[in-house]
Amino acid sequence: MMPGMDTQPFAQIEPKWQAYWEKHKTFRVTEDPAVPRERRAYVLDMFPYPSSAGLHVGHPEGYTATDIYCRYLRANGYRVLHPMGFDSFGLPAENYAIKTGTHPRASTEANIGRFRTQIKALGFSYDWDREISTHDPRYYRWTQWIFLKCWEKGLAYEAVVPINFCPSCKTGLANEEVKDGACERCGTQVVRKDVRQWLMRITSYAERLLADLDKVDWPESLKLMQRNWIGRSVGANVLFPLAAGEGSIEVFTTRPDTLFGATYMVLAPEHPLVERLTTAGQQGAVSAYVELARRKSDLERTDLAKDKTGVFTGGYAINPVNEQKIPVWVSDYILISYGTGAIMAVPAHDQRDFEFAVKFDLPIVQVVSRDGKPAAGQMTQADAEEGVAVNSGQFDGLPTEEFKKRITAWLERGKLGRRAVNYKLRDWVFSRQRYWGEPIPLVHCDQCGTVPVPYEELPLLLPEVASYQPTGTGESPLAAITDWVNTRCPKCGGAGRRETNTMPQWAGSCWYYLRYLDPANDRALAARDKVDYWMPVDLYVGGAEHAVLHLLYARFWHKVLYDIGAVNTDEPFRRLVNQGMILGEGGVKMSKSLGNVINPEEVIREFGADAMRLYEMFMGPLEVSKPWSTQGIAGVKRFLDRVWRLSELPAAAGAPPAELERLLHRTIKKVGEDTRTLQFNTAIAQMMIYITELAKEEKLHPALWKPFVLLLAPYAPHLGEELWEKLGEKPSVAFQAYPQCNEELTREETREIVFQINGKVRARLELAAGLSASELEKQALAHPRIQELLAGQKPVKVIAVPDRLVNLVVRG
RNA sequence: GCGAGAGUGGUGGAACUGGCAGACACGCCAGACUUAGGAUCUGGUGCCCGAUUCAGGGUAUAAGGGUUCGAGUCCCUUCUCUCGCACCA
Repeated sequence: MMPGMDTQPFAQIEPKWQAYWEKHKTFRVTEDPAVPRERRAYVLDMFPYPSSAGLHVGHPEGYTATDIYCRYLRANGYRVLHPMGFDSFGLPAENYAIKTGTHPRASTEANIGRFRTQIKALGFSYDWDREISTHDPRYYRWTQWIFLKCWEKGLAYEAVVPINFCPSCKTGLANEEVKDGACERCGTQVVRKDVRQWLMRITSYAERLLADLDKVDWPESLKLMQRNWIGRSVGANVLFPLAAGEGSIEVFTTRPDTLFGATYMVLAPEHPLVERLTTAGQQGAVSAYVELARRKSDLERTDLAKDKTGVFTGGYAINPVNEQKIPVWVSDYILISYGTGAIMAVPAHDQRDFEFAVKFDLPIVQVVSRDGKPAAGQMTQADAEEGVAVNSGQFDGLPTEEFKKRITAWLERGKLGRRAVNYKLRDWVFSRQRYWGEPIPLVHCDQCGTVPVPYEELPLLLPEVASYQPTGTGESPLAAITDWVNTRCPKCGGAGRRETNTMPQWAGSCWYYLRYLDPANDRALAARDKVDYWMPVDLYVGGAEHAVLHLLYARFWHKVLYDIGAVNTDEPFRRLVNQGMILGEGGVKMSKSLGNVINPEEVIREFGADAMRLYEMFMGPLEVSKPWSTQGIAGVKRFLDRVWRLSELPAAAGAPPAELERLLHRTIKKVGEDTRTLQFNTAIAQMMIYITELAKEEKLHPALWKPFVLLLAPYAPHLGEELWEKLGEKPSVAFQAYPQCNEELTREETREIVFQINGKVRARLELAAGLSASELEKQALAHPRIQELLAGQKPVKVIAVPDRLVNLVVRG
C-alpha cells in the first residue's frame, strides 16, 4: 500500500506549516494597550545552553507544555508573550576552544544555529523576533550595566577570600555550584584556595529573598530548598571576656538559654584570636593543628562520620552568666565562615559538642530538662530538645522560649550580648578566571582605586585572545592581552589596568526574561512601559536543578532592579512549574556512557514533531520523572494516524447522533480544563476516547469534527493547521476561538448506580440521573438480585449517595 | 543523620470534596485482512477459584494496624525508592 494513504503525511505537513508561521510571523506579539491586564500572559521557558550535543529530549518536554498552554490561551482571547533565546556564555565552548583552537563564538553560534533549527522543527509558537543570546554584545552590555549598578550600590565587592576552586575548570565557584564537595559541572573535587574575587552581597537580600517566597506560586518543595539554603536562624551574639588581658570572644548561639551549660569554647582554626589565646606551652600543638586544618580540603573538613579533632589553646574565657573560667579550644568543626567563627560549647545539649567533650574529657552540665528535674547519672548523648531550665541559677524553672527572651534582655542590659540573626547563605562568588564570559567593566587605578567603565562606553567588548588556556593563578586568559589590560583610568586619565575576571554563566541568565520584553532597546535594558505591560512572568517552566542557582540569583538581581526602579515587581516569576526528567528506557538516567540517549531529531524524522509533542505530554504528569518508551510514541502516532484517516471520510449530512454530541461536549470540557491546569496526559486520553467513538461512524459529521480539530491544534499544531485547511477554512487555526462546551450536554441523562450489601457490589442498575436518596433506596430494595441476597433481612442502615451508589448494611 | 516527596497490573500511568480501583496507552493473547508488515481493524487482558456458551464468587493500591456503612485517598507504625542539605552552633 502507498505510504501516506492511511497515515498522516507529517513529513510534508510539518515543514509546510513551519514555513507558513515563519513567513507570516504568526506568533509575533506586540503591546496593545487596549488589551486589559488580565488578558495578557507572559509564559516563559528556561532558555537552553546551546551545547554541542544538540537538543535533548528533556528540552521539548517543558517547551511543549508551555507551547500548548500558550496556544490554549491565545484561542481563549489572551495576548501571549512567549519568547525563546540562548544562554550562550559558558565553559563547554571555552573548553572546546582550548582543545581545538576554535573560537568559542564560532562554536557557540554554530550550536545556536543548530538548536534554533531543532527547536523550530517542533512547531513551537515563539515570537522569534525577540530571540536573544547572552553572549551578544548588545545583550551583555546590559548585563554589565546591571553589574555596575550593583557595584554602585556596594553590592559587588572585591575580596581575597578562601573559596571553592575547581582544579579542572581552574576557576572559583559559588557555594551553589558545589555538590557533595565536587564541582557541579565536571565532578572534580573542589579545593579551598585564597583567590582575589568579586563577590555579590546577596546576603544583604537574605531576609527579603526568604520572606518574599511567601508571595509566589512555586512548588513547596522548591521554596523549601531555597528557605533551607538561605538558612535563617535566630539567636544571640554573646561576649565571653578573656580570662587574661583585654578583649572577649564573641559567639553566636541559637540557644542562649543554655549559657549556664557552656563548659568550654571552641574557635575555628582561622579565628583571629587563636594566636593571642595560645599559651607558650601549647604553641607547637596549636600551630601544627591550624596548619593541618588549612591544608585540608573542604570535603575532608566536613567529612561525614569522622572523629572530632582539636587542641587546647591553653587560654581561658569567662562565662558571663556565672563568671566561670572555661577553657578555649581550637577545632575544625567550627567554620570561620558562619556566625562569628567561634562557639560556646554546651555538650549536654548539642551532639557535636557532646562528642567533642567526651573525646577530650571536658565537663558536661545539664541545664535543660524535659520534666524540670535534673537527670540522674551520666548523659549518654546530648539532648537538644526544649524543656525547662535547671542548674541555671535564678533562671531555673523557666521554659526554653521564655528563658531565651529573658536572658537575651539580660545580656543586652549588661552589654554582654544582643539578639542576632544568622544565615547559611554566603555572598555570591561572582568572578570567574576564565575567558568566555562577560568582562567585568572595572578599571584598577593606582590613584583612584577601582573605577567603573562609564555607562556610555558599554559594552566593554570581550577581546580576542591568542590562548584560551586558563592560568590557574587567579587571573583569566584576558590578563595576557597587555594592550587590552593596560588602559586609561576613566576618572583621572592616568594609567589603569582592566579587571580581567569575567562573570559567571548565571549573570546572563539572571535577567534574560526582561530583555525579551524589549530586545532591541539600546537605551535601557527594557523600556519601563514594556516591563509594566508584561511583567511579572505568569508561568515559568523548567527543571528543578536550578532551585538554588539560577532561581535564587535571578530573584536577587530582580530585587536590585526593583530597588533602582527598573522593574515594577519585587518578584520576577509569579508561578513556577518544574518539569520532571525524561529517563532512558528502563527508568535509568539518559547518558552517553549508557548509550540510551534519545535524539529528538531522529524521533521527529521517524514519528513526526506532532507525535513527539503528544507523546511527551502523554507519558505522565509534567512534574514527574518518567522513562522514554519508543513503543509508547508509536502508540501516540497511531492515534494521530487514526485522526488523519477520519479526516479523509466523506462528510455526513444532517444532525449528528445525540450520544456523540454529548461525548463531544464532555470532551470539550475535559480537554479544556485539563489544558488550563497543565494536566496534558489526561486531556490526550480524553481525545483518544473521543476519536475511538467517532471512528465507529461511516461518515464524518462536520459539527463533531470542527471543534475537535480546535481541541487538538494546541497539542499537534501542524496537523491542526492541516485539518483546519482541509475543512475549507483559512489559516491559521492558532487564533480561532476555543470551542465552548454546552454544560447541559455534558451532564449524563442516566447513571449506573451501584447497589452494595455491606460495602460489596452486588448489583448495578442504569437509572435516571439526579434521583433522590430515598428513590435510590427504593430502587435498590426492589432489585431482584438484592432481594435474593437479603433473603428477607432488613438492612440496619442504608446509605444512598445520589448518582453513585446505595449501600445496604445488614446485621450489626 | 536531618528535611521533602513518592510507592497502584507485565509497563507508563487514571481515579472530583473518602463512594464501581486500574481510564487512556504500551505489551501480551485470540481473530479478521494480507505475498509481506514496527500496517490496519475487532475482541480479550490485575490475580485466584469456578462455569463447556450466559453465570458467579473471592482477593487486590509497599507491609501492618486504626477511623468509617464505605479507604488508593484520612490517622499511626514499619519498609523501600527519589531528591535536597550535610558538623551552619
